[in-house]
Amino acid sequence: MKMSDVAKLANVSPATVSRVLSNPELVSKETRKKVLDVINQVNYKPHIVARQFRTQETKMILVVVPDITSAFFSKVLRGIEHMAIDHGYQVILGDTEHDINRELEYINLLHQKQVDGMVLLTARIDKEKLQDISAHFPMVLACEYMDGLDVPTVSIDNISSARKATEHLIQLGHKRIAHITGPMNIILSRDRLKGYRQAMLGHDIPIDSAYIQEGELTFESGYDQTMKLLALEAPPTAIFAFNDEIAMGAMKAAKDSGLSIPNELAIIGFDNIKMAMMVEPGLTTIDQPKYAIGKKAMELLLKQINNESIKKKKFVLKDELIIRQTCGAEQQTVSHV
Amino acid sequence: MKMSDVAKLANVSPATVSRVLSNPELVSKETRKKVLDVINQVNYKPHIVARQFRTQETKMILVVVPDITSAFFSKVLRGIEHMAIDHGYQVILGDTEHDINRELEYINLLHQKQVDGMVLLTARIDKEKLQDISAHFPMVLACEYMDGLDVPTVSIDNISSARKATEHLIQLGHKRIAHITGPMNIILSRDRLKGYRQAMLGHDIPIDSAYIQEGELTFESGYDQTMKLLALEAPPTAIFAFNDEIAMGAMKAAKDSGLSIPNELAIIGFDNIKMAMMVEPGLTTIDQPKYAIGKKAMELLLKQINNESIKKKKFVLKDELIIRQTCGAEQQTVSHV
DNA sequence: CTGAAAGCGCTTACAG
DNA sequence: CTGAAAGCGCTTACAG
Repeated sequence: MKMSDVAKLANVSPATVSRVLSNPELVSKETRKKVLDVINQVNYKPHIVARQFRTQETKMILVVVPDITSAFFSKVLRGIEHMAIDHGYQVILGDTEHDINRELEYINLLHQKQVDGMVLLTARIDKEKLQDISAHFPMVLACEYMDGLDVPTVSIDNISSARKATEHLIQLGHKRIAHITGPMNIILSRDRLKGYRQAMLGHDIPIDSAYIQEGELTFESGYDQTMKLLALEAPPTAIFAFNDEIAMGAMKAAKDSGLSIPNELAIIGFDNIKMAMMVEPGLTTIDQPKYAIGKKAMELLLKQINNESIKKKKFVLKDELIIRQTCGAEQQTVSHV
Repeated sequence: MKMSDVAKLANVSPATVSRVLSNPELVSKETRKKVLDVINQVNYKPHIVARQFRTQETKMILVVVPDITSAFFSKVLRGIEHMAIDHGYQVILGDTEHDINRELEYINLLHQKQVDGMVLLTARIDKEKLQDISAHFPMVLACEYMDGLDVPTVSIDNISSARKATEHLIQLGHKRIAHITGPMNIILSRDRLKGYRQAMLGHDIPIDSAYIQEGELTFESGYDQTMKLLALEAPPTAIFAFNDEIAMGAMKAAKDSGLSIPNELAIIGFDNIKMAMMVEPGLTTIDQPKYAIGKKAMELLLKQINNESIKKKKFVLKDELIIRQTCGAEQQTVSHV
């Protein structure tokens, strides 16, 4: 059943059927009713690919995620998704599993006009390429921020958040503070490390390079790196972990080593994934406004797709220090200025 | 830049360019080289929507998920995704957030030919409708199983797994065993409740209806339901939770009530999400082969898309009882027959 | 091995 | 307010 069949049954032209579907206000009430009756009767569904082909837009957007199983990204995705659906867009998920080649493959979908735009939640490809793509297609970078990159971006200020996390430990009297970073080819890892450094130096605490351990973004890695740290001659009394999952690995390592948290080892995470409140003791962490980041990113993407001008390109949303039990501070919430 | 432009530059017909791209073996070596050179030189990318329109297939499949933030489903998704990509298919994600209307909307993508097939990881719509769709479009139901439904299905045997989980508690000497179920409009909830009943009755343990609490599929709900159970005059000594997230809520409730796990309250979960091994004490649970379920489901979908016959429609994969610390049994792994 | 031509199912500028 | 007609960019059956 195609449009011309419906047209015949309703005694109108295909053009009219098309209008009833896409611009009903252009059609008289009676004609509209006549056509709609036929459509309902035969349960006609327009062939969307034909429409996409004709209008040269797919009403689909691509979201490139480094790890779909991550609790953090799935929340950002929700924000993107809701905004997308509200505006008639479908979301295609591109899970790269941290593989730059798969990232490139997904970006191909833009070139092939399979999607109208793209939200990157990760960017391993280099700045120039990114810039080039952004010049030709609607695109937004979310969660990460690249200095000097002329692409619309939504994220928190990771450096300042990391500084704040570290300072929280300093304020609680810690000096031997370790940092378990993520892989250094991820911008976020470098940013959070910067924040850690700033906090330490800002308080005249020398940084012991043995206290900086590069790990993977996993629970297991958090466990392993912590075990290494605890085996040092002068083990740290506190750990700032790149994210909550790593922090939980650190918690497990502490427990397995017979150390009580927070008394013998304080731990702070990053992201505030749901699990952070479930573990025992509750994990102190930096909350990212995950859903809001997703929404804002999609909003910026829609503007580009609709050729609206974007005055501001860099959006920095607020984080929040969530104090639970793993650092020993009294429980409260401190908002970020 | 379109195909005809490439054709002109290479001094061939558009048909030949098309062949070079889709059926290179039909083109002579020299012509092929000539065309490929031009393609590379001008960085031509075919317009995929045009191709989709012409060939009437999109090379996209839809996966309908009830909750994209769930650790369980994201693993199943990975399995689907890998299988899909290996066969040249893209995955569109339909997150219903347990809303039957959004489920129906996504199913519309099939009718509109926007996708070549669909994997349902949830089915709230009724059996007849499901059957009807399956008769017209490639479709697979995964994770859930509907009795008497003539649609390819991949899942574990939830009833027997739930029975096994309950029996694990019985074997450890428990008689006052509670079950926190999921919402009763979800098939899986009903199945697992059935398994619980079978185990109890099979061991001549009377079922106290107060011991069966219906909750939502969340940590919070697990917490609340457990608090209710613990407030009973004769509180249960063990809880079988519908899934791990609920079980972790139960753990938290036990701790907040000053009960030690497993000595004063034993808890068993379901799914074996990653978090189950991270919590303290480690959560005893039923492992579902999440990745394998996803792969198998996609495999069945591909068969349908390619019009291969499916001899067997119901695939039941093996679960596994994972013994950790929350039930007090010695740690080991018992495979399911 | 290659080309000319038809056609996939819509939408929209144009004319009336 | 409505219709006739062109055309979006490919693929493929057919002919040579």
